[in-house]
Amino acid sequence: MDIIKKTKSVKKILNAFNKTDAISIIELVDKFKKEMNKTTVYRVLERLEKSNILHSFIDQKGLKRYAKNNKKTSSTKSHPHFMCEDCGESSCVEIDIKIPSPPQYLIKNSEYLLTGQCKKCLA
Amino acid sequence: MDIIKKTKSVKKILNAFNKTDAISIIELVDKFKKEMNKTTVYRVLERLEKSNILHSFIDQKGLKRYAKNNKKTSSTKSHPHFMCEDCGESSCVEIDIKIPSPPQYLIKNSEYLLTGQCKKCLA
DNA sequence: ACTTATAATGCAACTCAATTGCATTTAAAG
DNA sequence: CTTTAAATGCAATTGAGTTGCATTATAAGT
Repeated sequence: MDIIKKTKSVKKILNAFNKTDAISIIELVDKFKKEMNKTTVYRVLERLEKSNILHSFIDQKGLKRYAKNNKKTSSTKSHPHFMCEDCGESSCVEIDIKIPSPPQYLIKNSEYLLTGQCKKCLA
Repeated sequence: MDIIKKTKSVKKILNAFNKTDAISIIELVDKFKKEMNKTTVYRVLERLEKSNILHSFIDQKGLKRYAKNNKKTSSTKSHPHFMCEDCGESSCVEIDIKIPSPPQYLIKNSEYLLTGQCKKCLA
Protein backbone atom coordinates (compact mmCIF):
# COMPACT_ATOMS: atom_id res chain seq x y z
CA MET A 1 0.00 0.00 0.00
CA ASP A 2 1.12 3.48 -0.76
CA ILE A 3 1.61 6.19 1.82
CA ILE A 4 -1.32 7.99 0.30
CA LYS A 5 -4.30 6.55 -1.51
CA LYS A 6 -4.96 7.85 -5.00
CA THR A 7 -8.56 8.79 -4.37
CA LYS A 8 -10.71 10.99 -6.55
CA SER A 9 -10.29 13.85 -4.12
CA VAL A 10 -6.52 13.53 -4.22
CA LYS A 11 -6.44 13.51 -8.00
CA LYS A 12 -8.74 16.50 -8.32
CA ILE A 13 -6.82 18.54 -5.81
CA LEU A 14 -3.45 17.67 -7.29
CA ASN A 15 -4.82 18.60 -10.68
CA ALA A 16 -5.63 22.09 -9.46
CA PHE A 17 -1.92 22.68 -8.96
CA ASN A 18 -1.21 22.24 -12.65
CA LYS A 19 -2.81 25.53 -13.52
CA THR A 20 -1.95 27.62 -10.52
CA ASP A 21 1.17 27.73 -8.42
CA ALA A 22 0.34 28.53 -4.80
CA ILE A 23 -3.31 28.11 -3.81
CA SER A 24 -5.00 28.95 -0.54
CA ILE A 25 -7.09 26.29 1.17
CA ILE A 26 -10.24 28.39 0.98
CA GLU A 27 -9.84 28.75 -2.77
CA LEU A 28 -9.69 24.98 -3.04
CA VAL A 29 -12.59 24.48 -0.65
CA ASP A 30 -14.64 26.84 -2.77
CA LYS A 31 -13.50 25.35 -6.06
CA PHE A 32 -14.52 21.85 -4.97
CA LYS A 33 -17.49 22.70 -2.80
CA LYS A 34 -19.83 20.63 -4.96
CA GLU A 35 -17.48 17.69 -5.24
CA MET A 36 -16.10 17.17 -1.76
CA ASN A 37 -16.38 18.24 1.84
CA LYS A 38 -14.14 21.02 3.08
CA THR A 39 -12.76 18.72 5.77
CA THR A 40 -11.61 16.44 2.99
CA VAL A 41 -9.81 19.29 1.27
CA TYR A 42 -7.99 20.11 4.49
CA ARG A 43 -7.03 16.49 5.11
CA VAL A 44 -5.98 15.73 1.55
CA LEU A 45 -3.68 18.74 1.62
CA GLU A 46 -2.21 17.60 4.93
CA ARG A 47 -1.45 14.20 3.48
CA LEU A 48 0.04 15.64 0.31
CA GLU A 49 2.33 17.78 2.42
CA LYS A 50 3.38 14.85 4.61
CA SER A 51 4.10 12.87 1.46
CA ASN A 52 6.37 15.67 0.26
CA ILE A 53 4.28 16.41 -2.79
CA LEU A 54 3.17 19.84 -1.60
CA HIS A 55 4.57 22.40 0.79
CA SER A 56 2.70 25.08 2.67
CA PHE A 57 3.14 28.56 4.04
CA ILE A 58 1.03 31.23 5.68
CA ASP A 59 0.45 34.24 3.47
CA GLN A 60 0.31 37.91 4.45
CA LYS A 61 -3.36 37.62 5.23
CA GLY A 62 -2.83 34.69 7.56
CA LEU A 63 -4.27 32.16 5.11
CA LYS A 64 -2.58 28.84 4.55
CA ARG A 65 -1.40 28.22 1.01
CA TYR A 66 -0.02 25.13 -0.66
CA ALA A 67 2.23 24.70 -3.66
CA LYS A 68 3.83 21.79 -5.47
CA ASN A 69 7.29 20.74 -4.53
CA ASN A 70 9.97 20.93 -7.16
CA LYS A 71 11.20 17.37 -7.70
CA LYS A 72 14.60 18.33 -9.08
CA THR A 73 15.86 20.73 -6.46
CA SER A 74 15.41 19.48 -2.94
CA SER A 75 11.84 20.59 -2.73
CA THR A 76 11.58 21.86 0.77
CA LYS A 77 14.49 24.21 0.14
CA SER A 78 13.67 27.73 1.15
CA HIS A 79 12.42 29.99 -1.61
CA PRO A 80 10.32 33.15 -1.54
CA HIS A 81 6.60 33.20 -2.20
CA PHE A 82 5.06 36.04 -4.11
CA MET A 83 1.49 37.31 -4.07
CA CYS A 84 0.03 39.89 -6.41
CA GLU A 85 -1.89 42.60 -4.58
CA ASP A 86 -4.15 43.17 -7.58
CA CYS A 87 -5.22 39.76 -8.86
CA GLY A 88 -4.43 37.77 -5.72
CA GLU A 89 -2.51 35.09 -7.56
CA SER A 90 0.49 33.75 -5.78
CA SER A 91 3.45 31.71 -6.79
CA CYS A 92 6.80 30.29 -5.77
CA VAL A 93 9.77 32.40 -6.76
CA GLU A 94 12.43 30.02 -7.94
CA ILE A 95 15.47 31.87 -6.74
CA ASP A 96 17.79 30.82 -3.97
CA ILE A 97 18.02 33.09 -1.02
CA LYS A 98 20.76 32.82 1.52
CA ILE A 99 19.38 32.59 5.01
CA PRO A 100 20.92 35.28 7.18
CA SER A 101 22.50 33.88 10.31
CA PRO A 102 22.22 36.32 13.16
CA PRO A 103 24.71 35.12 15.80
CA GLN A 104 22.15 35.12 18.58
CA TYR A 105 19.86 32.59 16.92
CA LEU A 106 19.98 29.16 15.37
CA ILE A 107 17.83 29.43 12.27
CA LYS A 108 16.02 26.24 11.37
CA ASN A 109 13.46 27.52 8.92
CA SER A 110 12.70 30.64 6.96
CA GLU A 111 9.75 31.97 5.05
CA TYR A 112 10.03 34.88 2.68
CA LEU A 113 6.85 36.57 1.53
CA LEU A 114 6.83 39.13 -1.25
CA THR A 115 3.88 41.24 -2.35
CA GLY A 116 3.45 43.60 -5.24
CA GLN A 117 2.24 43.39 -8.81
CA CYS A 118 2.62 40.52 -11.23
CA LYS A 119 3.47 40.84 -14.92
CA LYS A 120 -0.15 40.52 -16.00
CA CYS A 121 -1.34 43.26 -13.67
CA LEU A 122 1.53 45.58 -14.57
CA ALA A 123 0.75 45.45 -18.28
CA MET B 1 -5.21 67.24 19.80
CA ASP B 2 -2.83 64.40 19.25
CA ILE B 3 -3.30 61.71 16.63
CA ILE B 4 -3.74 59.24 19.45
CA LYS B 5 -5.06 59.82 22.96
CA LYS B 6 -2.78 58.75 25.78
CA THR B 7 -5.31 56.58 27.54
CA LYS B 8 -4.61 54.03 30.24
CA SER B 9 -5.01 51.25 27.72
CA VAL B 10 -2.52 52.84 25.37
CA LYS B 11 0.05 53.30 28.13
CA LYS B 12 -0.33 49.75 29.42
CA ILE B 13 -0.05 48.22 25.99
CA LEU B 14 2.92 50.35 25.01
CA ASN B 15 4.55 49.39 28.26
CA ALA B 16 4.32 45.71 27.37
CA PHE B 17 6.67 46.37 24.47
CA ASN B 18 9.45 47.44 26.81
CA LYS B 19 10.02 43.90 28.00
CA THR B 20 9.28 41.90 24.89
CA ASP B 21 10.02 42.64 21.27
CA ALA B 22 7.32 41.20 19.04
CA ILE B 23 4.07 40.26 20.76
CA SER B 24 1.03 38.52 19.33
CA ILE B 25 -2.37 40.12 19.83
CA ILE B 26 -3.71 37.11 21.71
CA GLU B 27 -0.82 37.32 24.17
CA LEU B 28 -1.76 40.93 24.85
CA VAL B 29 -5.47 40.14 25.06
CA ASP B 30 -4.67 37.45 27.61
CA LYS B 31 -2.21 39.60 29.53
CA PHE B 32 -4.73 42.41 29.93
CA LYS B 33 -7.92 40.36 30.11
CA LYS B 34 -8.73 41.72 33.56
CA GLU B 35 -7.91 45.31 32.67
CA MET B 36 -9.44 45.88 29.27
CA ASN B 37 -11.66 44.38 26.62
CA LYS B 38 -10.09 42.44 23.79
CA THR B 39 -11.68 44.79 21.27
CA THR B 40 -9.79 47.60 22.94
CA VAL B 41 -6.52 45.74 22.58
CA TYR B 42 -7.15 45.23 18.88
CA ARG B 43 -8.08 48.88 18.37
CA VAL B 44 -5.26 50.34 20.42
CA LEU B 45 -2.79 48.30 18.40
CA GLU B 46 -4.37 49.50 15.16
CA ARG B 47 -3.99 53.09 16.25
CA LEU B 48 -0.41 52.59 17.37
CA GLU B 49 0.40 51.15 13.99
CA LYS B 50 -1.28 54.00 12.15
CA SER B 51 0.68 56.43 14.31
CA ASN B 52 3.91 54.72 13.25
CA ILE B 53 4.75 53.64 16.76
CA LEU B 54 4.31 49.93 16.10
CA HIS B 55 4.47 47.74 13.04
CA SER B 56 2.83 44.39 12.47
CA PHE B 57 3.32 41.13 10.67
CA ILE B 58 1.68 37.72 10.44
CA ASP B 59 3.77 34.99 12.03
CA GLN B 60 4.24 31.40 10.88
CA LYS B 61 1.17 30.31 12.74
CA GLY B 62 -0.99 32.96 11.12
CA LEU B 63 -1.15 35.12 14.24
CA LYS B 64 -0.75 38.86 14.01
CA ARG B 65 2.19 40.26 15.95
CA TYR B 66 3.24 43.79 16.72
CA ALA B 67 6.63 45.30 17.51
CA LYS B 68 7.95 48.77 18.23
CA ASN B 69 9.33 50.81 15.40
CA ASN B 70 12.94 51.79 15.51
CA LYS B 71 13.00 55.58 15.63
CA LYS B 72 16.51 55.98 14.24
CA THR B 73 16.37 53.83 11.14
CA SER B 74 13.33 54.46 9.02
CA SER B 75 11.11 52.21 11.05
CA THR B 76 9.00 50.56 8.45
CA LYS B 77 12.08 49.38 6.62
CA SER B 78 11.97 45.69 5.92
CA HIS B 79 13.73 43.51 8.44
CA PRO B 80 13.30 39.83 9.33
CA HIS B 81 11.29 38.62 12.29
CA PHE B 82 12.47 35.70 14.33
CA MET B 83 10.47 33.28 16.47
CA CYS B 84 11.90 30.68 18.82
CA GLU B 85 10.28 27.28 18.35
CA ASP B 86 10.95 26.34 21.98
CA CYS B 87 9.99 29.33 24.11
CA GLY B 88 7.77 31.05 21.55
CA GLU B 89 9.41 34.44 22.02
CA SER B 90 9.76 36.49 18.92
CA SER B 91 11.75 39.53 17.95
CA CYS B 92 12.84 41.85 15.21
CA VAL B 93 16.17 40.99 13.65
CA GLU B 94 17.95 44.27 13.08
CA ILE B 95 19.76 43.43 9.90
CA ASP B 96 19.10 44.83 6.50
CA ILE B 97 18.07 42.41 3.85
CA LYS B 98 18.12 43.25 0.21
CA ILE B 99 14.81 42.55 -1.45
CA PRO B 100 15.33 40.27 -4.40
CA SER B 101 13.83 41.63 -7.59
CA PRO B 102 12.60 38.86 -9.82
CA PRO B 103 12.10 40.42 -13.26
CA GLN B 104 8.53 39.18 -13.62
CA TYR B 105 7.27 41.02 -10.54
CA LEU B 106 7.21 44.47 -9.06
CA ILE B 107 7.90 43.93 -5.37
CA LYS B 108 6.20 46.43 -3.11
CA ASN B 109 6.52 44.73 0.23
CA SER B 110 8.38 41.85 1.80
CA GLU B 111 8.14 39.90 5.00
CA TYR B 112 10.87 37.59 6.17
CA LEU B 113 10.08 35.09 8.89
CA LEU B 114 12.76 33.06 10.62
CA THR B 115 12.23 30.21 13.07
CA GLY B 116 14.66 28.25 15.17
CA GLN B 117 16.15 28.46 18.63
CA CYS B 118 17.05 31.56 20.57
CA LYS B 119 20.17 31.99 22.69
CA LYS B 120 18.35 31.20 25.92
CA CYS B 121 16.90 27.97 24.59
CA LEU B 122 20.19 26.88 23.01
CA ALA B 123 22.12 27.15 26.28
C1' DA C 1 -12.47 74.84 36.13
C1' DC C 2 -16.39 73.77 33.13
C1' DT C 3 -18.40 72.61 28.79
C1' DT C 4 -18.38 70.22 24.61
C1' DA C 5 -17.04 67.53 20.58
C1' DT C 6 -15.11 63.49 19.41
C1' DA C 7 -12.11 59.76 20.35
C1' DA C 8 -11.96 55.58 22.97
C1' DT C 9 -14.06 51.74 25.36
C1' DG C 10 -17.14 47.75 26.67
C1' DC C 11 -20.11 44.36 25.45
C1' DA C 12 -22.48 41.16 22.69
C1' DA C 13 -23.02 39.20 18.54
C1' DC C 14 -20.93 37.77 14.50
C1' DT C 15 -17.62 36.16 10.64
C1' DC C 16 -14.55 33.05 8.87
C1' DA C 17 -10.65 29.77 8.72
C1' DA C 18 -9.47 25.77 10.71
C1' DT C 19 -10.20 21.52 13.79
C1' DT C 20 -12.43 17.45 15.95
C1' DG C 21 -15.35 13.31 16.85
C1' DC C 22 -17.72 9.83 15.02
C1' DA C 23 -20.25 7.04 11.88
C1' DT C 24 -19.91 5.48 7.08
C1' DT C 25 -17.63 4.51 2.78
C1' DT C 26 -13.89 3.20 -0.22
C1' DA C 27 -9.28 1.87 -1.89
C1' DA C 28 -6.18 -1.62 -2.38
C1' DA C 29 -3.51 -5.62 -0.27
C1' DG C 30 -3.81 -10.45 0.06
C1' DC D 1 -13.77 -11.56 -2.96
C1' DT D 2 -12.77 -10.42 1.52
C1' DT D 3 -10.68 -7.71 4.79
C1' DT D 4 -9.04 -3.70 7.06
C1' DA D 5 -7.02 0.44 7.42
C1' DA D 6 -7.38 4.71 5.13
C1' DA D 7 -10.39 8.23 3.54
C1' DT D 8 -14.66 10.82 3.59
C1' DG D 9 -18.97 13.35 5.09
C1' DC D 10 -21.39 15.77 8.34
C1' DA D 11 -22.24 18.43 12.26
C1' DA D 12 -20.52 20.69 15.93
C1' DT D 13 -16.80 23.33 17.85
C1' DT D 14 -12.69 26.35 18.41
C1' DG D 15 -10.30 30.53 18.12
C1' DA D 16 -8.69 34.82 15.98
C1' DG D 17 -10.39 38.74 14.44
C1' DT D 18 -14.41 42.16 13.30
C1' DT D 19 -18.60 45.05 13.73
C1' DG D 20 -22.47 47.85 15.62
C1' DC D 21 -23.99 50.46 19.04
C1' DA D 22 -24.52 52.52 23.46
C1' DT D 23 -21.60 54.54 27.05
C1' DT D 24 -17.46 56.77 28.94
C1' DA D 25 -13.35 59.49 29.00
C1' DT D 26 -9.92 62.59 26.89
C1' DA D 27 -8.44 66.98 25.76
C1' DA D 28 -9.45 71.34 23.22
C1' DG D 29 -11.68 75.72 23.68
C1' DT D 30 -13.93 79.08 26.55
